[in-house]
Amino acid sequence: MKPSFYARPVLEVAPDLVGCVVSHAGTSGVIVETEAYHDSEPASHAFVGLTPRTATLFGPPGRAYVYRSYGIHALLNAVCEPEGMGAGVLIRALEPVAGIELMRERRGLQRLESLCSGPGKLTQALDVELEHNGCDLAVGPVVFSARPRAWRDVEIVVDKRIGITKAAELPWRFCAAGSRFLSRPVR
DNA sequence: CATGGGATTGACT
DNA sequence: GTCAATCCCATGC
Repeated sequence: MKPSFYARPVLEVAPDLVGCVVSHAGTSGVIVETEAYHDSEPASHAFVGLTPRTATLFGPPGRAYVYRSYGIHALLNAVCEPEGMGAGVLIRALEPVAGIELMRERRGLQRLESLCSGPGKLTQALDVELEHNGCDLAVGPVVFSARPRAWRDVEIVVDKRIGITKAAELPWRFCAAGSRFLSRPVR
């Protein structure tokens, strides 16, 4: 999608990204789970303001923000809102679509439901790494594209965000209703 | 320059 | 259910 898709309030973009497709390095999947983060609330990396780490989040919309979590995993976000606002959507789970055997090799697992059912899992399955931080999602190498026809009217369910200690009560998690590929069930 | 804390995962009790 | 692995970087001295 074009930058204008992302240059909106992050709480609008996050549910709209569910059903869209992420592609990279011979693999792709449909987004089934997202979370919104905004510089106005303390769970967001952008809460601390503009630093070297958060520069991408405050930059132009429609770019990838990729960072390392717990020293091990790369986590993928889409930068939202106009340049100068620190907001992003964390991609938490995908339904695998293409390159599934390649995903199995990268993950060292067979079970389809386990390939991309978590923010660190999907980056491993798609071979997304820190070098992709700042990548234009309309151009690549990591590409986000619009919902396929079958996902046009996907039903979204809302929940609290997972794995955070601050602002944990905000209902800013968005999931495809009934998906088997979520990182965790909806409460 | 030293320290500490994660937007997680997988292995184990 | 518990817990360790391991890197980046924000913060504070």
